[in-house]
Amino acid sequence: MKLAKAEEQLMEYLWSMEKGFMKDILECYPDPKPAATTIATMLKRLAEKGFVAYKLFGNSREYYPLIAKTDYFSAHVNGLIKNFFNNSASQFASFFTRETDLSTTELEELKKIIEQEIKNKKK
Amino acid sequence: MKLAKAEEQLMEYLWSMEKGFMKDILECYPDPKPAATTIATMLKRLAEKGFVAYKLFGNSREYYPLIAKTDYFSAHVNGLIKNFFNNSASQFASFFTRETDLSTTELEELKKIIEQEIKNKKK
DNA sequence: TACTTTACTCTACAAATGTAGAATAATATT
DNA sequence: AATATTATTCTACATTTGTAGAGTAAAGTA
Repeated sequence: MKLAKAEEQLMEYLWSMEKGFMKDILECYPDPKPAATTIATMLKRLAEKGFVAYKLFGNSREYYPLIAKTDYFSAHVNGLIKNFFNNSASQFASFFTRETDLSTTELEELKKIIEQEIKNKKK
Repeated sequence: MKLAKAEEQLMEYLWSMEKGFMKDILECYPDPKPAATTIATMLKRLAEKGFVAYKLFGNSREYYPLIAKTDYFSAHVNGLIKNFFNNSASQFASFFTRETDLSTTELEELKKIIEQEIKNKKK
């Protein structure tokens, strides 16, 4: 299921934190932060939708994602990307390298991976 | 502004078509297609939001996006990707090559792009 | 010209979303 | 124990979204 904007935003925070208490999640938001109850409501809804679960620590909960970010990515963002870049991986790649300002080291690494991939294809 | 799910979907169609009449856009949808008036409503809202505009042809309109897909992408999807891949090019590369079964030709092209990027970085 | 089709707008409404106060329950502090 | 703090739920409500019928105007056609 595709999440709504604010829900996706919350998930992004949770994905990058791996796990966290409601308070921690709230901390991620830029000022002016939403009310704690707002986050609570969203977490409840996300739990109903099966996107998050939690572990009890006393009376409070440590939330964690039930859906891996890469799965969500594959299901929802990937198609968007392919569409955006006309299904051309190279177009996406050039966009990505341009946008993410990779270091020379990382670019070299990336190049190696691709060379490897080409070798794999050939045999 | 981040669009809602269905609106984004419509924009995806429009972006891939470059431009199109309402009818054409409707055609893109898989069965069961939504009612034409549904699309009309969304186009109206998207026009209000400044995402699309149209050229009149007689009494009908040829819609086109006002926002380039790459701009929308940069603003909304890019951060998500960076988050997803921890900004790591190698993670990105392995995911991407796995997901999109690239042809050797495309891989070669990709390699060239990266080499170019490395050159750019150096000077 | 009367009738049909086409294209769009207006109105409507249910569902989902975004937001948060008030209430409650559990825990900690004095 | 009495009070303050914290964590969560319940309730509420405005807004946005998704969806489409009914109405209207323009263009095509019999």
